[in-house]
Amino acid sequence: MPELPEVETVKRGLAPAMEGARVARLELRRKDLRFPFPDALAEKVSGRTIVGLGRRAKYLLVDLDDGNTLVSHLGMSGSFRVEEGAASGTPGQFHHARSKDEKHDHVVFHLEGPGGPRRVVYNDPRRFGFMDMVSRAELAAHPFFRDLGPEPTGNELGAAYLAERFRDKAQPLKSALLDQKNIAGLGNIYVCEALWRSHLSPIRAAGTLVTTGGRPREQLNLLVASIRDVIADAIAAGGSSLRDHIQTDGSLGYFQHSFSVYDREGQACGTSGCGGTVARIVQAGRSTFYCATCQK
DNA sequence: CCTTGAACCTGGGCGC
DNA sequence: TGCGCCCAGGTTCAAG
Repeated sequence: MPELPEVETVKRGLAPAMEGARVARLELRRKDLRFPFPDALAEKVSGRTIVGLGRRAKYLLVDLDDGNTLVSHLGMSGSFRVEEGAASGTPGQFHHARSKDEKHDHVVFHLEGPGGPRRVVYNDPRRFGFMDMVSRAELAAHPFFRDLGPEPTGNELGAAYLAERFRDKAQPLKSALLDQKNIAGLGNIYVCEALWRSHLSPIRAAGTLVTTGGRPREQLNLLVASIRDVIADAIAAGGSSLRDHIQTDGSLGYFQHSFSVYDREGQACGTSGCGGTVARIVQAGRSTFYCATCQK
C-alpha cells in the first residue's frame, strides 16, 4: 500500500487515537511479520505511554515515554485501523462499537486514554511489513535510517543536491528516484507521476540531467518541483487507495483518481497537445508507466 | 561499482 | 465454479 503520502495519511489518522494514550497491552498474534518481532516486544511496549507519532520516509514512528521508538514499516499490504471501545468480552457500553477481528490482523494495540478505551489494529495480508524497537537516541544511526536520502517535502531536496547524486550515473531515472538513498519515500506510483509531470523519460540516464561541470540542468529543477508537487497533492488527497483502504477509519484516499500515467496503460496522455498513449514497460522487475511521446 | 532477477507472501482479476 | 497464470504500493540479497 504505502509510499510516503500513504504513511503520512496513516500517521495523521492514528494521531488522535494514539498520542497521549497508554498502551494497556500490545498483542502480537504471531511471532513474526517479514522478520521476527524483537525479544519481549509486547512486554516492552505494554504499560508505556505514547508521547508522539512521527514518520521518516515510509516508516511510521511511535515514540514511547521510555525513550524508545516502535518502528513500523507497512511493506506492500500493511494497514492500520482504529476501533473505539473496549475489548471483546469486556462488559460495558462500548462492546457494540468494537468491530470484528479480520483475517490477517497481526498486531493489536489495546489503548486507554482520555477518550476511553480503543484498539489500533495492524493488518497485513502479505506480511512484507515489519516492526522493531529502537532507542530514540540511536534512531538516525540505525540501519533502517542511516543511508536514507532527504524527505521530498523538506528544504534539503534541491536541484544542486540531486545533481551531486546523479552526476555520471548511467542508471535510468526511474531506478535512481526509487533508490531511497537518493530521495526517501518515493515509490513506484509517485516516481512515475513525477516523471510524467516533468516530461522526463524513465529510461533516460540520471547523469544526463547534470552538466559536465556537475551543475544541475534546468530539467532537474523541474523534476524537483514535480516531485514536491505530486507528494503534496497526494498527501492532500489522503494518499492513493488501490486495492484496499488507506485511511485508519476505513475510508479511501482518492489520489488514485488523479493518476496521469500510473496504471493507465493504453489511455491517452493528458499532456496538452501531446496526443500520445501511456505505455507500460518493465524496469528492474517493476512496471513503469509513461508517455514516450512527451517524456524525453 | 552496476544492473537484473529472485525471493519473501497472499489475494484479486482474467482467460479458458 | 475452478484452475492456472499474471499482477500488485517494498526491500534485500545473490548472481552476472
